Amino acid sequence: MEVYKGEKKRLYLQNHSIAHLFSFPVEAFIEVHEYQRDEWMIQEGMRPDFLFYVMEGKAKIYVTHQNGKVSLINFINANDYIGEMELLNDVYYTKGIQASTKTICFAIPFHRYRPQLLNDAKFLRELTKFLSVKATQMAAKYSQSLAFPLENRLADFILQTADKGFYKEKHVTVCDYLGVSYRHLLHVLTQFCEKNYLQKEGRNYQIKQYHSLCELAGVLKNT
Amino acid sequence: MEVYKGEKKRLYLQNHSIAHLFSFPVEAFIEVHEYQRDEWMIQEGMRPDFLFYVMEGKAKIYVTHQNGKVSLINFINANDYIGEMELLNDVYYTKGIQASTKTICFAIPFHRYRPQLLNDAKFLRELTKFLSVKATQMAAKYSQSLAFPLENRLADFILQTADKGFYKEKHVTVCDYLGVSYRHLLHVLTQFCEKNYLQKEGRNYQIKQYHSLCELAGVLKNT
DNA sequence: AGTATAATATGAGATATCTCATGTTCTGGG
DNA sequence: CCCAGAACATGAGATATCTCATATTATACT
Repeated sequence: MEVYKGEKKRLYLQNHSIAHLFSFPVEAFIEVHEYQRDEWMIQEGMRPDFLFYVMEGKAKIYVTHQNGKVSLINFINANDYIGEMELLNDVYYTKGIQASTKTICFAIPFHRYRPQLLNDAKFLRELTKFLSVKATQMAAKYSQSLAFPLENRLADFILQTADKGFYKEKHVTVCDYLGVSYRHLLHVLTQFCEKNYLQKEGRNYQIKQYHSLCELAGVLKNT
Repeated sequence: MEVYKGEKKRLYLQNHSIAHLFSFPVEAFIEVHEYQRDEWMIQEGMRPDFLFYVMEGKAKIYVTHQNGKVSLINFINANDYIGEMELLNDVYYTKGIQASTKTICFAIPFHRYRPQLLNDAKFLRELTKFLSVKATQMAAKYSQSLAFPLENRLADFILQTADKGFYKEKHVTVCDYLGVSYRHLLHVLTQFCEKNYLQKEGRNYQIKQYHSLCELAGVLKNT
């Protein structure tokens, strides 16, 4: 993790202002943090001292269960907040956050700004929207995971993450995200290949029948 | 559904003020609604015109999937908001809300108050907390549902809903909530009885071994 | 280049959970 | 009091998914 200092910080702040997110000046004590791919931005169970706003990069939210299973709860992208749960709630089990690409974010220290943040309607309005989307997404994922087999959820995931017709996600990540075993994921992928929905190309899978996958994914959506 | 009028309304407003939730006067156009047990407060797919604040009663949030399965996404209790998603988001698939007891709530018309609400830090701060808890709960339920079999989740649910040592929930409701088939729920309940964790008393189940259930439920919690 | 570690792969048997079919027992309204 | 619909109950077979054991590649680091 690198904390930008001096000229580097000044330049970054100048080129990527977040003044529009707040109705009070937040520049004074703000920090700019850069994390490497695979670096842990927040350790599970350790309360952070900052509210983060992601400027560039991607990250993942993980939680570990007592039985050793790991769930990838969600992905984090540019313009998302991190640490908002801890800002709002005194008691909260902090999830682990891992950068999946180089990630640069603004870090707003709680001890300096908590009162202002919690009284700033502009900030709160945006945070409320962010949280409402988050809650809705989780509710959707939850109910879908119980109502549909992997076949449907995987089809949806493939369509969402495919890059120019190629699906290239790491199996292990997908297992944690969709909450199934490695073995079963491979099994369903093999089925997709047998049915010719996908075709294996080295380590990737090329989509051969969009409409079949769309059909499988389509049943997840409510009308 | 009954809309309180005249003296009844005046009295209710007087005895159950929600002025502390806002920093502007909201009384002028507020309504008081009373719903019967099992009545639909909001039809799935139909955007409501009000932000509701539940004063008394309980309700359930349902969503119907294309394959006909129904998910009971969550329970709503006193002091919860309903319709906040629609207040915040122009595009949102509205879930169905059904009262499970007589429910009385304040109904704040969007068209009168949306701008004030979205600029009121006091209101937004509380709503943000509400949403953060909601999002956290959903994330927990989601990851637990994938990481643990029904045995554990049911033990937790029984402990949470038991009333003086007796578990009395309706099977159908529980199926929708825990996302399993009726058949399987009965199967696991029978197992609990065979192991003597529970004992069937007519239509209810008496808890005989708290510690066993606690142990099963305990593994859901992260340390 | 050589080795440790991560990621990919595959088989086989065990479970958790579902579907469908069918029967019984409550419960509220006429 | 009777009946329809809701809620409860149970059996049997199918399927989705898991666990474990074991190979075979990549990848990164010395």
